[in-house]
Amino acid sequence: MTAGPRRKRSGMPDSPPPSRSRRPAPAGGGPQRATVQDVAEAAGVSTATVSRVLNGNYPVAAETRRKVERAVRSLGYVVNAHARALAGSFTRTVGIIVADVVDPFFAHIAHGVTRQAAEDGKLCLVCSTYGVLGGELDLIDVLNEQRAEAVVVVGGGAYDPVYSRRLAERAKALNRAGSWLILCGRPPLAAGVPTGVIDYDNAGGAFAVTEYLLGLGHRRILYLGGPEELSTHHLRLEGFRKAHAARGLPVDERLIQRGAFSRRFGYERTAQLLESGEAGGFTAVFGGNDNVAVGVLQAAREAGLQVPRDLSVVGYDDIPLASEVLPALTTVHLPLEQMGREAVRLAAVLRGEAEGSKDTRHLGTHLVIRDSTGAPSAPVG
Amino acid sequence: MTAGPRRKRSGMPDSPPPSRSRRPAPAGGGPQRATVQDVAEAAGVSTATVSRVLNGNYPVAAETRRKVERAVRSLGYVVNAHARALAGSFTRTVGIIVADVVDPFFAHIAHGVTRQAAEDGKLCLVCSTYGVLGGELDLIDVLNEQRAEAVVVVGGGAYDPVYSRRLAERAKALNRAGSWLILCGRPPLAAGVPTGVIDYDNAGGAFAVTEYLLGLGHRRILYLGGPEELSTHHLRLEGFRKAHAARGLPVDERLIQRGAFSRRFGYERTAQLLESGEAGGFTAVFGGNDNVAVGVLQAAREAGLQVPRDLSVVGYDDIPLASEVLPALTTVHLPLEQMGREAVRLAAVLRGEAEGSKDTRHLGTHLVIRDSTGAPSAPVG
DNA sequence: GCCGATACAGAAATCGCTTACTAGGTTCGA
DNA sequence: TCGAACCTAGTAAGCGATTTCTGTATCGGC
Repeated sequence: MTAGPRRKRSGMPDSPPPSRSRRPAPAGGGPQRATVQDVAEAAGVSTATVSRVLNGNYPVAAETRRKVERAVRSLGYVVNAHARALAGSFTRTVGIIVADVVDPFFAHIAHGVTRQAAEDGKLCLVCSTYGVLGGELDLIDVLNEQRAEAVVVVGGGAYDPVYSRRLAERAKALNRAGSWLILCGRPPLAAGVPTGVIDYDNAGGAFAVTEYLLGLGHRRILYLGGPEELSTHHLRLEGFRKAHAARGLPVDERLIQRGAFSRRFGYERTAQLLESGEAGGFTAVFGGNDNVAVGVLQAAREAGLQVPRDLSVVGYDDIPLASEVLPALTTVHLPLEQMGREAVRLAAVLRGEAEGSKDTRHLGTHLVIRDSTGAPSAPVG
Repeated sequence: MTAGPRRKRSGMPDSPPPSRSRRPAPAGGGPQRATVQDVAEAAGVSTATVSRVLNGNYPVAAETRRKVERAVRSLGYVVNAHARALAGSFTRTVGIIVADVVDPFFAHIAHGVTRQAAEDGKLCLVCSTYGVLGGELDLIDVLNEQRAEAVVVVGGGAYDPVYSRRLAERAKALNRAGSWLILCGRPPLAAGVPTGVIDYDNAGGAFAVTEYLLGLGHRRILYLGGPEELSTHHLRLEGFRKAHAARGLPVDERLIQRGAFSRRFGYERTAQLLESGEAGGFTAVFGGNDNVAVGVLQAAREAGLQVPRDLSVVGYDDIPLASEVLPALTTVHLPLEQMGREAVRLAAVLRGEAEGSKDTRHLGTHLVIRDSTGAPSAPVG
C-alpha cells in the first residue's frame, strides 16, 4: 500500500541479439513500401548515401547519384515524412485553425496561409472548429502533436479570462518546443506570452465606415453585430461608438443588436426590426461583417425597401461577395489573403528562418465605397 | 563497372556501446519537449506503461494510471505524432486535394471530408492545386509521404490518357502501401486500378435541367461550359445534348461556349455574346456551374435584361450562393458535404476499418426550381 | 498448501530516416 | 617524396513512440 519506491532496473542481457533479417515474413499481406534500406541495397550503396542524394545536402559523386536515382525510380520509393520528421529536426508543417473553411472570410485567409506555406516548401494543415469554442484549444494540441512549426489561429477571440489563460498555456507549450502560436486578426494575449500577432485596425475601420455614414447625414444607424463574446465584435462596436462620440452624438442602445456573424442573422433580425419597429427607426445599417450585411440587403428587398434610397447598408471585411451583390456593398476592405501570408512569414521570422523584425504586424484597412450607401431619407423600422 | 553484387554486412561490434545518458547537453538552447521517457521517469514506471496509459489498450492498475496521468499533466507532455506514426502502424490522417478551397463547390466538399474525418478521430490535410493541373500528382506524392490513409481527389478530372496513366500509377503506389485514392465527383480510372469512387450523375443532372428548359418551350439555349479538358464539363455537355436529342431537336454549335468555371467567364462571355449577337440569339442560358450562372445574371442585368422575363438562367451544383442571388437560381442540387463524408467513409470501408460494400458510390442529384427560369420570350444576343 | 490462471509491469526490439564520426583514396604544394 | 587538404562513402547512434516477449506477484480452487 505504500507508494512504491523507485525501482532499479536490472540491466543484464544474457543472450546476444540474434541477427535477424529485416522483414522476416514477406508472405504477410500487410502493406509494403520500399525503404531507404531497399534503395540502398538496390543501388549498392549505404543508406547514408541514399539520404544524401535525396536531400542534396552533401556531396555525392555524379555516378553514385545516378545509381541511387535509378533505384529510387524503379522501386517507386517515397520517403516517409514521419521518419524524416523524427530523425531530422523540423517538420516543415504549419497549421491553421479557423471557425469554418466555408466562410469566405476564413477561406481567403486560409488560402493565403496555404499558398505562402506551399511557396516556402511547407505543408499546411487546415483545421476547423465549426463554432465549438473549446475546439480551438483541442486543435492546437493536435497540431502540437503534429509538431507544426507554427499554429495560426484566425479570427476574433473570446474575451474570457479563463479562455485567454488556456490559450496562453498553449502558446507557451508550443514555444517551449520551438514552435509559435500566431494570432491572426485577433488582439494579443497578455504581455510576455510568446506569440506572433497579425492584426488590422478593427476599431479604426469601424470608425471610418461609421463616420462616413454620419457624414452622409445619417443619425440613426443600426449596428448588427456578431457574437457577444468575440473580440472582433467588441472592437467594431467600439469604433462605431467612437465615431458617434467624436461628433458628440449619442447612441441609442436599441440600435445595437447582437447575434451571429451570419447572413441568416442579418436577414432575420432586420426583418424582425422592420416589422416590429422596436429599434425606434433607422436610416442605415452597419452589418458586423459582409455576411450580415448581405442578409440585411435581402430583408430590405423583401420589405420593399430600395437600397440605398430608403436605407443605406454597409458591411465589413470586403469578401468578394460584397462586390457581387446588388447593390454592391460599401464596406471596409481587409487584406485577407495577405493576412494569411504574413502569418506564415512572421512565423518564419520568429523561428529565425528568415530575416525580419517585430513580433506584431499591423495591416491597413480602408473604406470601399460602392452602391449601397447614400443620403438618408425617412427612418424605417 | 559491374553492377555491384549485394554486399554482406559485416556485423562485428568490437566495443561495447558506451552507456550514454539521454540528452547530454541540457544547456543547449534547442527546443525541449517532454518525452515518454521523461514521463516514465517522473512517474517511476517504464515507457511501456506510459504508452499503455496513453492508449488505454492494455490493463494498467488504477494507481499506476493516476501516477502517469499526473506526470503527463505536470510535464505538459504531448505525444509526438510522428514517432507514433512510425512505431505504430497507422497515421489516422486523410488528405484531400481540391483546385481551390475558396471556391464554394470545393469548400463544401472539403467541409464534409474534414468533418467526417474529425468525427472518426482522424486528421485531415487539405491541399489546393490552384489550377495547376500537374499539381494534383505532386500533392498525391506529398500525401503519400505523409502516409495518409486515404487521398481524396475532388472535381472533374482531365480527359488525358497520359494524365490518367500517371494518376493510375499513383493510385497503385498508394494502394501498395495500404492507402486508397478516392475519386470524388470524377469518373473512374481504367478497370483494375485500385480506387474508390464517389460519383453523382453529372450527365443526368444536365439532362434534367435542359429537359426542364426545353419543356418550358426554350429552343435556343446557350451552354456556357467549363474548361475544355474537364470531365465535369464533358459530362454536363453530354446531358445537354442528350436532352435535345431525346426530343429530336438539333443543337446549334454556336450556342456551345467553353471557358473557365468562373463567375468572370460567365459574365464576360455573356456580355460579349449579347453585344455581338454571334451566337445567333438565345432565350435561356445553362451555366456550366453556379458561378458561371451568377456571372450570367450580372451580365443580363447590366444589359437591361430582366431574368426570367427576358432570359432564363440555370446553374449547376446548388452552392448556397445559388439561392442567395436575385433572382434565386434554378439549378441542379449536388450533395456536396455528403460527397466529402462518403469519401472518408468509403476509404474506411476499403481499408477494412468499417463495414460496407462496393468501391463505388453513386449519389443522387435533383433539379431545384427557383426564380430564374420561365417561359421564353424573344431571343436575345 | 500447491498450482495454474490472471493481472501488471519492464526490457528491448523495432519503425525509417538523418547525421555526426570515421576512414580510404586522390590531388597537390613544399 | 610526404603529408595536408579534399572528396566520397560507410558505420552506427539516435529521434520518440509502440509492442512483443518475459517475468513476477497475487489469487482462487481443490
